[in-house]
Amino acid sequence: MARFIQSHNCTECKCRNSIFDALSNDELELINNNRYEVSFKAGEIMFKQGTPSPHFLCLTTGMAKLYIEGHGKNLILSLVKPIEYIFGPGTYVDNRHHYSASAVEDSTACLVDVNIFKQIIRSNPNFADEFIRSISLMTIFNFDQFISLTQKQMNGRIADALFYLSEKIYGSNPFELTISRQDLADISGMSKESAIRILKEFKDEGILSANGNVLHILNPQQLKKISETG
Amino acid sequence: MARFIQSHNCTECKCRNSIFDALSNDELELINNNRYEVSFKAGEIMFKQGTPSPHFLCLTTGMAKLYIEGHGKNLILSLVKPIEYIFGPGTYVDNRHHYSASAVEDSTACLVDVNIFKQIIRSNPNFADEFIRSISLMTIFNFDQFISLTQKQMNGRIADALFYLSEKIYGSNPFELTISRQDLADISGMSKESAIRILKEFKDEGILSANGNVLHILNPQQLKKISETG
DNA sequence: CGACTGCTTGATGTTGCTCAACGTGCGTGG
DNA sequence: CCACGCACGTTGAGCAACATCAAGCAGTCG
Repeated sequence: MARFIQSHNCTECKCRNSIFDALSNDELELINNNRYEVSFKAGEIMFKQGTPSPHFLCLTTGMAKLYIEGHGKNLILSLVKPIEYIFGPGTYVDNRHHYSASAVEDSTACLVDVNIFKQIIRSNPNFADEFIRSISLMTIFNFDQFISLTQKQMNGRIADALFYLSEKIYGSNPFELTISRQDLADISGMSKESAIRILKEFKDEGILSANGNVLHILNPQQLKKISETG
Repeated sequence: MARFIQSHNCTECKCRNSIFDALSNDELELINNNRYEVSFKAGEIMFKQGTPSPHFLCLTTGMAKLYIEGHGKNLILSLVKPIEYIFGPGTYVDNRHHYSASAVEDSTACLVDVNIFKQIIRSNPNFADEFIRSISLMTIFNFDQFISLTQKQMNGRIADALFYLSEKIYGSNPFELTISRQDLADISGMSKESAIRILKEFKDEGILSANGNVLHILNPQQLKKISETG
């Protein structure tokens, strides 16, 4: 896992999402003067669905999960790793969070006043374009989730979750799972018992090997087929 | 159903979404010079998932459905009525449609070149704010759908769909359903047989009355409770 | 009138959840 | 150091929810 060196000045900060590349030094300075850093222990809640949303949050170390609290169950929308940022849709609507976030590993984050952020969007069209592009990507990702969760059965949903973890989150193939089975179930919209059962099936069929929390996708082709046939 | 009189000039057009109020006459003129009107018969496809997305589309009469084509089944994301617009997330990403649209009633629409639209977003911050706000609203709506579709069982999902149709789409309580039972099933993520069955249950319990395609929610309180208890 | 499309209903099988029991590691307090 | 509680993981059995299949029934259009 790469470590990003966090500077005390945004202009030279290496833990900075690429959308900020569109900013001038003056704009970065503005952000720098209106941000502060926070650290979270694993399990701690960063913000809660329904509460006011005064900050733009950029994760600098660790990992977080974004989840909607439903009826008894949670639905994990996405995992967030450094140096991605969290910017909810409520900012432009009702100034409320529409999902909760909590740290799944010990984490640190930079918080930036949301009004500063909106101000820069208004004044810098390149930044606005990048910003719209990034929320569009999120929306497209949501559509894929929609299909996976509503039209595939459990095998396919777990297959999708495994690819998501391996490719998008941990970025390696044997990968160490830092989330719980319950979280895996909340990603794929099923009970934790079902998630465990499917993992076991995949193990029995030789598609997957599991050594504690280290998972290894042995047969990606077959797993891809399971994902596609639902 | 209100009828909107469509002018030959955008500056005086009454079938114009409110986000265009932020535009100057010059900008409206620019749009006016780069748009054209199209009509669709019921059932006709407006655009198809995966195809290039060169236009911003504003529905002026009729009704359309936006749906993702999944594995054999479709998932309806939303219904669109005048004078709402359709602007997919692909525009800022890969210039492709990520869902399909088709007319469920005879419809007409204005198409505007997407580059003109993006250009105005860059030059008019008020318009950009309104635009971001509107896609944020769509995202929040998607979250509600997520919860409904993944965590509620069929009763609750049909209840949600009925409220959606009555409150958001037709805007009246006895309302005439202009979509098919299959569409209703595609909105609530189930088979059409199941959708029909639930409707019948609601009728038997006196929650709903159905006269042909005219539905009447007789007991909104109880239906709301069904929606909440899942 | 016949073919077709959309709607409706019942019977049947599959899927996936719930519940209950048990195992395991880990921290805490005696 | 052990005893204990607690959270997480695992497994099996039974049941509820839902899809699928099959058949029949309007309405409509040529």
